[in-house]
Amino acid sequence: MTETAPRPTLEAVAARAGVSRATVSRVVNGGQGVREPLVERVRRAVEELGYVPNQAARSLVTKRHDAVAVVIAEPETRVFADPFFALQLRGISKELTAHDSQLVLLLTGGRADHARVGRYLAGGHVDGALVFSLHFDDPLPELAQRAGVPTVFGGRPGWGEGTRSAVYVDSDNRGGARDAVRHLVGLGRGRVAHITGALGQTSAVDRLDGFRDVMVDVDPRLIVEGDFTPAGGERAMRLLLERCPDLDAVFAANDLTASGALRVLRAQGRRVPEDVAVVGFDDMLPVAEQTDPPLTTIRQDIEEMGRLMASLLFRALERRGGGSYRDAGSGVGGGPSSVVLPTTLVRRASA
Amino acid sequence: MTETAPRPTLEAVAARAGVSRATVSRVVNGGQGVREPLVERVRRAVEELGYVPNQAARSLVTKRHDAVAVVIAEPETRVFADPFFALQLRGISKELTAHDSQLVLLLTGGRADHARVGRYLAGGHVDGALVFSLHFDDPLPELAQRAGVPTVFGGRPGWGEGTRSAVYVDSDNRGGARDAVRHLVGLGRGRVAHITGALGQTSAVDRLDGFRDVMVDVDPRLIVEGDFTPAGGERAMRLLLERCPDLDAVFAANDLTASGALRVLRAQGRRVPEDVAVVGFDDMLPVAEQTDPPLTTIRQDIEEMGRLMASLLFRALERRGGGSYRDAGSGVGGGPSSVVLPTTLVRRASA
DNA sequence: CCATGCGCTGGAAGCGCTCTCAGTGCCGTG
DNA sequence: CACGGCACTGAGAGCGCTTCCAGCGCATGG
Repeated sequence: MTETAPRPTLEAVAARAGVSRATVSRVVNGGQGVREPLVERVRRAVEELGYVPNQAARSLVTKRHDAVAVVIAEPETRVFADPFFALQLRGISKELTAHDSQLVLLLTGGRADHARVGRYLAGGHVDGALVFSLHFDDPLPELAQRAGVPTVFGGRPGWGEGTRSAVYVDSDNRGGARDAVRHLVGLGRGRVAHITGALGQTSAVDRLDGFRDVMVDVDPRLIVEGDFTPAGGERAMRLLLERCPDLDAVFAANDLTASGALRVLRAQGRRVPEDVAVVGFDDMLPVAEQTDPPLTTIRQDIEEMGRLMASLLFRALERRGGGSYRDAGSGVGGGPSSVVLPTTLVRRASA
Repeated sequence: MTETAPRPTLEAVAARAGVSRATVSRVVNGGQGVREPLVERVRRAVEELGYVPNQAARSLVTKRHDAVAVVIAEPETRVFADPFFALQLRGISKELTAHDSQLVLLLTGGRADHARVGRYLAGGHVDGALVFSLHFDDPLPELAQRAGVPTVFGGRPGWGEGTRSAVYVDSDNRGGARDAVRHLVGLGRGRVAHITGALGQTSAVDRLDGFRDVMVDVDPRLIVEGDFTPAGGERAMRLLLERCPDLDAVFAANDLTASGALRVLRAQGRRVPEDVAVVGFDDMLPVAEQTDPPLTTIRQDIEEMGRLMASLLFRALERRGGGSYRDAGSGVGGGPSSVVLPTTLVRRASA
């Protein structure tokens, strides 16, 4: 029925209310400068006819779309194995709703998709974009910049061109990692190992840096690369136990990794936290609370990150002013600047 | 820059190629009925100018939007605690991309949001909708039907009005549950318990029905209501062990529930599967493979469900024919019918 | 060689909306 | 009592695109 009974137009409402299209338009858009009795009449006509403005027609003239693209690169299935994006999406969604904007989700698979995304962004279908750029070699940041669409990144983007000035929202990965390791050291542990995340992602690198900040002259064998997955955690943990049987603590790059490590530790008869203390990162509840023992970890407010991203984007959009896009700079220009959210240590049983 | 250098219009391309707007339009839309040399010239002009059609203008006349709404009700945080939706989204996204359609994500929180969603759907912003209707009392199905937007549901919707004729994609929950329980029985277990899902959702009810199909005269104390979460699984398992210490098998409504149950069993010194065999549902990899012991479970192809939903929707859209929406029926009308996907038993160590 | 018809191209209308600008009625003021 | 000014309303011009329709040129048949 989408068009069976052609949806009423401004014209129809105007006729019914006995006013002009212009007046109806004014009422629909806030009713500024229209006398009360008329407003009332128009409102009633709108109601009776079930009038809903045609967004396409509106966009055509206003050049606004009340829509924001959310671009998520998911080269690996992994992306979906944890609730990370889901939570960010929720935060984003809330903020967008508050601004009466729609969320257009762009999931990109392989390289081929990038062209599609680029075209879409450049096509001016959306007012702005929120891009999750996870990898150093990710072309997305550059793409977004070139498309000239105001953009906010989720997580510090890599070293792509034009990335330097990018606005992003991130957790304090480095600081959080420091807290985690300090906690371990404070527990009297001297042989602290680190299972990194996938080092192609800034978050993994930042956490590693944080680890090194505290463990200045660490035995390099105590650092093993993981990939943010439980399986990677298992693999790394096995390797660690083999190379350094005397380790007494592990800082895992995220909770999933920690859960894998925990399993190996248990299988090899190491008691946690007595023999080996373990700290994770994320405080992903379904994971962190369900491990055995429950995981001491670094919490980051993921939903808030999403909300904040959207919020920054809107701020940038406002700066540009609806329609009078003077700013020739890339993306957000001199608008809002990046935000790094603090993390907190959550103590449970594992350390 | 969104408009800094105003994006080239058809007009501009036409001028550059030395043809009329009409011809450019034809070329851009497939080039039917335009002579080759002209096509070439126009293509080049498009290329040089970096022309991208203005979707708003196009929609205005074609009444197509090349966009599909995905509506997800998430009354509880729970929804995001498992990768279920993420996987479906991926399947949906793939299919939409193949059809050059965009994915507009509508996350609805409370009741208040429903009005918003209804307005959006009725507003004719999208060509169709994919709705995840999880609860019996969910107003979403009715809402979608009333909006007159072709709709496909994810999971069998509840008993809402107009729901009877709804097109949906679901797993064979009942059949899968039967398989699970039969497997347990085949293992020689006689005291098989069931921890249900949240019974406000059709999937939970269907699985319970499947359980009952096999365990015809089951001791009612062997059935305890859960809520699809690990915590719920723990709670239910404790209750079960208390009421029926002699149980020798558990069929959990999903893997998350099973993981909780497993924890309790271990804590209470029951060996799995020796003392108590456990079967889950979903085959959610990060969960099912990581439990101790790894979970025997019923696999459903979640991504495929998503893909299929989108596919059915497009079929319905085609039936309507672009623009000549004659069908006055609700939703998809006499088009494609619902699909129930088969499930398979995946044997691991827990049963 | 001319009539007929087909295939291609361009002109122009209009999708539903916003917004400028001119016009209307009314008030206050001189 | 007449006039300037103000507040509000309406007419109309597009936004960029698709599509109907008329018109043109060409190949073919008579």
